[in-house]
Amino acid sequence: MSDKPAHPARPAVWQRPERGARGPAPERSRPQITAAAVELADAEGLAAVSMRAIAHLLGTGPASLYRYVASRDDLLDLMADTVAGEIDLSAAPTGDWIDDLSGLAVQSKAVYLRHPWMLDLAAQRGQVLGPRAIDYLDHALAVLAPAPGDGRAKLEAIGLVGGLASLFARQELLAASPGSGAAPAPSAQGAYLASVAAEGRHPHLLAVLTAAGPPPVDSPAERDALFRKMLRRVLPGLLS
Amino acid sequence: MSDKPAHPARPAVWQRPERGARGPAPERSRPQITAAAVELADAEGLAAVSMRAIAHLLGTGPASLYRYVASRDDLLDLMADTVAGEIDLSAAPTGDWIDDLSGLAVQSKAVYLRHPWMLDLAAQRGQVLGPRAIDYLDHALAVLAPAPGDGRAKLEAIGLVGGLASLFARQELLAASPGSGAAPAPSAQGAYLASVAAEGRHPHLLAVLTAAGPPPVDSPAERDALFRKMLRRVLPGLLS
DNA sequence: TGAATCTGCGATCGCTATTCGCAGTAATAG
DNA sequence: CTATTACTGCGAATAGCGATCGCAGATTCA
Repeated sequence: MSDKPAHPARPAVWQRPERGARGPAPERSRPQITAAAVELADAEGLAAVSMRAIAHLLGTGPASLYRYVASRDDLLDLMADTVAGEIDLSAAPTGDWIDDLSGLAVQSKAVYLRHPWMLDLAAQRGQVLGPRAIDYLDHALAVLAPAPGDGRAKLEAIGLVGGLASLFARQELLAASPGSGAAPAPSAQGAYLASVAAEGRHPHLLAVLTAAGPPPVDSPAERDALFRKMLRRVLPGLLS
Repeated sequence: MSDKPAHPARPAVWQRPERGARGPAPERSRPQITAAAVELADAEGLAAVSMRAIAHLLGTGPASLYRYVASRDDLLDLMADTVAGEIDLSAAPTGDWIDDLSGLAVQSKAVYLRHPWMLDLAAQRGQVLGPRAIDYLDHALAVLAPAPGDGRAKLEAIGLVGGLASLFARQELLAASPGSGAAPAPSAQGAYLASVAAEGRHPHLLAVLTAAGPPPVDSPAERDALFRKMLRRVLPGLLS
């Protein structure tokens, strides 16, 4: 997935020290730079997160950032792990592993909704295993202690649940953003779709498009409940 | 999702004619250029698909490609729709919509496995609705004719099934590529993970990592069967 | 035949991530 | 207390990217 790792495989960001012992005190820090990058991504999308833009936001030059971070990819990893830290792991496992895991999934979905660029990021570089993600993983495994299945199956289940969170988040974002309700989406895609449907073939598609129901305004709570319901149906089958 | 659409919203590629009526006959075609791009992506990943590389492969200059395609994004759309055409829609609906839809899902997963860059692509630009994708959509809706639920629900179900296909494809690709079986993955991620697990906290993670079972060699057919099994469990609940 | 319109494409623009080297600063070693 | 070492900030430069411009030549239409 993603791209060619190509060359030598540098150690992960988290393994390199933030700074050495000698020399002047740094004027900035990894968390500060990461926060600026997250702010930029929240406001303008992942594509707007360029080293130049971040440096400008911090009032410095692009080259300075490389004292804190070896590459832009490192910075993306830091961003991913930072928002992973927004998930609350303080609740102790209740023994109902399906419910506990569903709670984590709902929180994951919320993170995706708060930071839509995380969808792009998760797709581009698989799962990023920083310290907060590892905390999450350990917590999820703790929650799954009473569940059947071996370790590998549990890890796969955790991954699938995260994927489902991203899928549902994507769907909620799509349903919210364009005019997909009564307004038949003035996008280029929508225009083409309408023209093709009107063209004669694709009768089923035409039927669905013309029968435009009322805009589907469920509350976020209803969305979460739907998500939980589906998880409750899938999870028992996954680990058995 | 993906990026800022920003400016004016050009009409989709499929709506613009491939060429005008006057002038010399073009030396190349959209399908030819798309094929070159797909070949490049299959061999070297999506990042290697640059206008320059494609042009070089075709023995021409980068600027020439813009006679056939308005932008690189157009080309990516063409690529996506091309491989969407690899899905066989010739089978008539049997009436068992769960089985029929599962068949489409298995084919989608196969496409992702054959063209892993499609995972990146699908994530970056949501669903691309070219002519082949529209054929797919209409066929899926035909398959869902006997299913309960209104049109919107069916469209959402189709989208979710596609997402599940991408999720499972990703998992299979990850399980195949690194040394995730007995070899504990010599990647930077793996090294960091091991070091953190050995550090004391994260007992559940440590337990799972040390209890490294035998490599999970299921055949592709078994994988498909597992995927179908899960679909058979989720789908009845989704449309009801 | 003349006008309109297309094609191929070299040259170029503005953007990107990243590297180099240097000047200045702080902690350490002797 | 000084010399060494290792660091920091960062201007300048490199290589690669997508995309545009404009021109020469070809084709079609009126």
